[in-house]
Amino acid sequence: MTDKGVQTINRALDIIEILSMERQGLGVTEIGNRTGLHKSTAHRLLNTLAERGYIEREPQNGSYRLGLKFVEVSSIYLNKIELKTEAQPFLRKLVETVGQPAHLAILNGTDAIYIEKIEALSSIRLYSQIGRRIPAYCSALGKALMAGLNESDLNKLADQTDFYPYTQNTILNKADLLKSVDLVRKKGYAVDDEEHDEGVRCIAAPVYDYTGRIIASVSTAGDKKIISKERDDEIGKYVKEAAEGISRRMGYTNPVYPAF
Amino acid sequence: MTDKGVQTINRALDIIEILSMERQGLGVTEIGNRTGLHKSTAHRLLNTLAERGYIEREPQNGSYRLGLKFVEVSSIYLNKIELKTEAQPFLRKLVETVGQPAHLAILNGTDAIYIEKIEALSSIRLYSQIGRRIPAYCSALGKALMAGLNESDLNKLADQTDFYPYTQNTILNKADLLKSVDLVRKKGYAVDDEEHDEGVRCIAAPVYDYTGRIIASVSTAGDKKIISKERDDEIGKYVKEAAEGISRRMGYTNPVYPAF
DNA sequence: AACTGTGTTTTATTATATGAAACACGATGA
DNA sequence: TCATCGTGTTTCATATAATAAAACACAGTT
Repeated sequence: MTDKGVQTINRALDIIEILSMERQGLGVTEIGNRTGLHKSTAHRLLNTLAERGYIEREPQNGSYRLGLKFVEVSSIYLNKIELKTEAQPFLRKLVETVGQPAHLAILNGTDAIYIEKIEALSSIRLYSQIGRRIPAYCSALGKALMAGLNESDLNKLADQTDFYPYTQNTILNKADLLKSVDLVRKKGYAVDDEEHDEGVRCIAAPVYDYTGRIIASVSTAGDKKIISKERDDEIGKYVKEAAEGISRRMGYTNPVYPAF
Repeated sequence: MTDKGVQTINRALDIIEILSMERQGLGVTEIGNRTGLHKSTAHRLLNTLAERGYIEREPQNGSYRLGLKFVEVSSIYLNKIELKTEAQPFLRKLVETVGQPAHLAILNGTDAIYIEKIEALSSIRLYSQIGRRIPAYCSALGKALMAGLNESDLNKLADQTDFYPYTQNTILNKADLLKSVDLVRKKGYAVDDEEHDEGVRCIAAPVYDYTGRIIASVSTAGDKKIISKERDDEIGKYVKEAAEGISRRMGYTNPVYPAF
């Protein structure tokens, strides 16, 4: 066996990830075909995962789909994150103040991953969902996170970034991205100026922990008529207040916020 | 090997579930001790799970914790459920109408599991969280789900139920539970009259699919001063409207709702 | 009635996972 | 400063668990 980890676990995770991409369940033979496994092998792996609730078998047609155990484990995990717990009241206040949904995200590779979202009423449908990823280069949350990286890590991340023009405003090269990150450091907040979704603008600020490192970012997001250019500084102030409040709860002691 | 499924998968899931219960990470040796595995075995399983993002290693102290991949898989899964997608606008409307959080849940064993929660502003902190389970016998969501079971399944579920007195109002025996389910069938909606949390009342109604079976339930929940006894019929009407709307979206064709 | 494809079970085989041993390293105490 | 201890990591001989080929059961189709 080569040094590629435990084969059986990788096979099981292959099955899980294939099923996670399907709206309908898949049968044993189909799962076997897609994973390159013999159907009897797939069958035994499926049954073990089903026994534990990570996969469910539909009695009607015998197909397999993901089980609720993932939702449970995810929920348990998310609700044990101190950051998320401490952030709740500040995010709620931000929603009340700006009237738009608020988010909390952390950096993962070249993406930001939403770990909390507080909805607002009567707001437009947004891309954000807990658990979802958004590329760092074209999101306010991501750029706020990038602003906290040292130059070496920042350059490395920019080099790994695949630029894709989601809109006419999307940043498409490293130089522009670094300029944008520099602007975040100057203003203390990041802006997504319809860079990911037409008509949607976002404003984000970084969250620090007790070591002074940026561990997350907070944002408000909504229709460009509400999160308008003219209100950037005003809304930026609210977002920074929320982010600073969370930072202090996470042990941030530097009297200066943000620490750019 | 006995017929207990694939040992390696069970071992990996044991590790995952142990880590999901910890706020802090755990070290290799500690994980080995708690799972009965040799530390070198635990090490290899951990590394494979880490390689795939289901577990993360904290560089500072080398301990392991759950990774974001669970949140991602869970999110992908939840957002592929047609039921949840179709329910969104009805739940939002329910929140606007009643002013309290709205929930969607499905039955799993003797519990109801929340698969969607739409928050309201300025509402009290509730027990409900996406992914969390609540015993069916002492929740409106659960009783609405139970009301859709045939007598055989209903009796079986009641027999399997461990009754625990969460509050002075909690149902504590099978006879009272069956009476309560009967009342749900009469009124068309279920009530949690502070049966799980002091001061919190909930009202729920069943969601049917195209086969006419109950597949989920919808509820509103909040402070007993707002979800007061006097408003049961009024709020019950709103909840039934939301649940019926979702049912229709799921292909429910029976002109009579609910179909008790 | 025959055929086809899927799901399930059995079991001989062997490839993989295991764990014992050894090593590296950091923390601790004498 | 050095010895000890406990943890994390790696190696590798081997036991055993996982595999997949074969066979069977079953439902749907022609």
